[in-house]
Amino acid sequence: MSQTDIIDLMMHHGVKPTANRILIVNAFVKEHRPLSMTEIETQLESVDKSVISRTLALFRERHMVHVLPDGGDGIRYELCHSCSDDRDDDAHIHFYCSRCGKTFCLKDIPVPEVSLPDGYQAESVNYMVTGICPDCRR
Amino acid sequence: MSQTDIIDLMMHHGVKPTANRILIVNAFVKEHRPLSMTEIETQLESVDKSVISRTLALFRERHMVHVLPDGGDGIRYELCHSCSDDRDDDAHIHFYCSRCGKTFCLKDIPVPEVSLPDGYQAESVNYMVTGICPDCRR
DNA sequence: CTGGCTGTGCAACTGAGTTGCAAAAATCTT
DNA sequence: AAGATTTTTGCAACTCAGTTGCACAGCCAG
Repeated sequence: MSQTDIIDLMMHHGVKPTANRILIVNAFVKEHRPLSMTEIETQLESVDKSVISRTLALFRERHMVHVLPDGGDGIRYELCHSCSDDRDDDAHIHFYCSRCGKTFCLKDIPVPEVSLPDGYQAESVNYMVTGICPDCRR
Repeated sequence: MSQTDIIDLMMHHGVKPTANRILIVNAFVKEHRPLSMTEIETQLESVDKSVISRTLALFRERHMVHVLPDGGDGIRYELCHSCSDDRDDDAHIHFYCSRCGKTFCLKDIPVPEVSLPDGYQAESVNYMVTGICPDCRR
């Protein structure tokens, strides 16, 4: 994903592409996996955590990222390519490595559907496998 | 689940059944759904949060409860009936209501399995549907 | 250039959860 | 049963992630 693409993406979601914001999107592009606030903070020492917090809130509001549980005890943000502007749909499964604490997208594996009992109305689904990732097994 | 059953369960996991601990297990039995630390704290005003924290850590260690993401941004504990003493396997799906913030067990719906790419080694799976629960739709 | 709006950086705050520690309760030993 | 030892409890203090208040900087428009 080029710098131009990143700026286009932001514009398309009505987000003004400031220097800090571009750095944050770049972090996602570089890692191509869901990141926690803390991970972004560590990777971008120059950016204040309040800016990161507010930026993620903005991205979320504009559906540029979506949120998922991080397998450990917090949440992570995933850059959302395929989402339409007002919905979060990008239903692949995720893998959380309990050794290194990273979360990976398994883009090729769609979330298998289930049918819910009467009365339950689904909005989104999260399928998370916890275990050991290839890197950590070596 | 009777008081005797609760005590048996604790003994079976090598947990001494003190008054506080019985209260905490009772909270799970009463709600029969996964609870967050805060929910337990609210329900049991008489029990200090440090005791709840330590008790949950103990239960977890002894595989009397297991942990799952709470759909919002924290974690919840679920009383584990069917788990063996040293493994957490109780694979049904969960439903998180984004209106009332409660998490429900859909015990009848097993988690559909997927096959992972080479190198990924699964330990546990979490399938969580977010949406509106029957009570909140009324 | 000037006035207003948006974004930024620091510091102070907040709230969930944990830890240190001494008192209380339970258990063991003789 | 009395005393010694271990476990559990309750309080307060602390920690850490994340958020908010606020003043200043940067940017665009007239």
